[in-house]
Amino acid sequence: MGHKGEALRQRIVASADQLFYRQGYENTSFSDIAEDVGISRGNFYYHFKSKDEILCAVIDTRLTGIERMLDEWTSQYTDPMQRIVKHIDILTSHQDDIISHGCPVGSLCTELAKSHHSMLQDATKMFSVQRDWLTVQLKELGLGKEAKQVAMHLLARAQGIATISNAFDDKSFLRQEVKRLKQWLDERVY
Amino acid sequence: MGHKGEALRQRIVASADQLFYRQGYENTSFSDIAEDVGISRGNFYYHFKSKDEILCAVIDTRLTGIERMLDEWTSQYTDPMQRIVKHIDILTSHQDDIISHGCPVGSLCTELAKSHHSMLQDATKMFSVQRDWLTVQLKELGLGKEAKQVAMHLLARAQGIATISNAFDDKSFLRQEVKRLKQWLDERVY
DNA sequence: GACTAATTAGGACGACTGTATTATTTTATT
DNA sequence: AATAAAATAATACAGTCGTCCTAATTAGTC
Repeated sequence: MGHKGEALRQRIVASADQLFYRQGYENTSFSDIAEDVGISRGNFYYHFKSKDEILCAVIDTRLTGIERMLDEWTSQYTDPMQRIVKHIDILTSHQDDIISHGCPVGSLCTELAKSHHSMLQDATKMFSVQRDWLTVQLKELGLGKEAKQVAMHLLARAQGIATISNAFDDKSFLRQEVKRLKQWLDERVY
Repeated sequence: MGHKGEALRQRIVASADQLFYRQGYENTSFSDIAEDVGISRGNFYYHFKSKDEILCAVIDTRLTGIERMLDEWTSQYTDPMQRIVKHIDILTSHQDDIISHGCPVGSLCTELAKSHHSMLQDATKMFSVQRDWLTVQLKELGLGKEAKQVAMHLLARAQGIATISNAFDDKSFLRQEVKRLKQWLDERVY
């Protein structure tokens, strides 16, 4: 029984993840991924029987990555405010990628929504996980029933920043808006 | 000299406009457009020699549509605040389309950025026109050098609302965020 | 009505796509 | 070392894509 294939499988998912982010899902072919990994298309098909299947694997990988990131922040910081600021700082820490390719979650959801792809709901879970985590932090800060709404608001703010700074290829706008968002958070949540 | 072809040309652009919005640019083929218009692919190619060419025509059409809309509001309302509110209200007046297909400008820019398409800058002009118009209104409201930044901020807010409400298929979130945005405008610009 | 230009239709071309099947090589187990 | 399983490669297939070419039809002009 060869467990060697598992390593290659992960390499394939990692390549697909990057390519989907940089070129989009539909615009990335089996050949693109196979070439990037350095294997043949036939071998590729041994590990993933369809394109939907690898998209599913990519979404799962991204999802667990997001969850691991959030868990890390939860254990690393005790102040909910610090945690939320850390979340906002994703925009600046990934600014170059966002300028070039937008938000990996938002752009994928936008694409899947247009192609009426059945996996849109799975992709949206990448948002839901963040929303729920932010909601917990906001409730710890004293917010009540409106915590979830504010969490959604934070997601939307980040999305807008990513989309616009990507379209305009404008890094200074991204930084300026991040500052504005933190400022709003300070005023809104005391 | 037959000027009859001009009418068909506009029908083609109108169909392409809708299809690009609902399915995305790359995911819409010549056959899709031709079938929607009710003509043959050969005839189609007579009016547009390449796919880039029709994309250019669609962007131009959308651009003049946006400019006409803004001009109308400029002449229809004297209060800059009313004008800006009218702009924000695009989100609610087009809410069903936005829920289903996102923002026509933002989603196109996102797609063109991913495919590294040369026409991304032309598409971004659909944003610039709105930004400049909003800047004028904000300056009339008394804002100075920061007017342009606030205008960009408004665009980003609208983009975030469109992207998130599209991904979540959540109309109530859209309406709620529009209300929040107007509220922010009232507090920010006295 | 004849003639020319504008317009439409139809089909052919090579390239690429996702999918599928088969053959070959490598790995693991006995 | 022999054998079975896993993994990799190579290729074929039907479909679609953007593009291009050619024939047929329509419309406008003298």
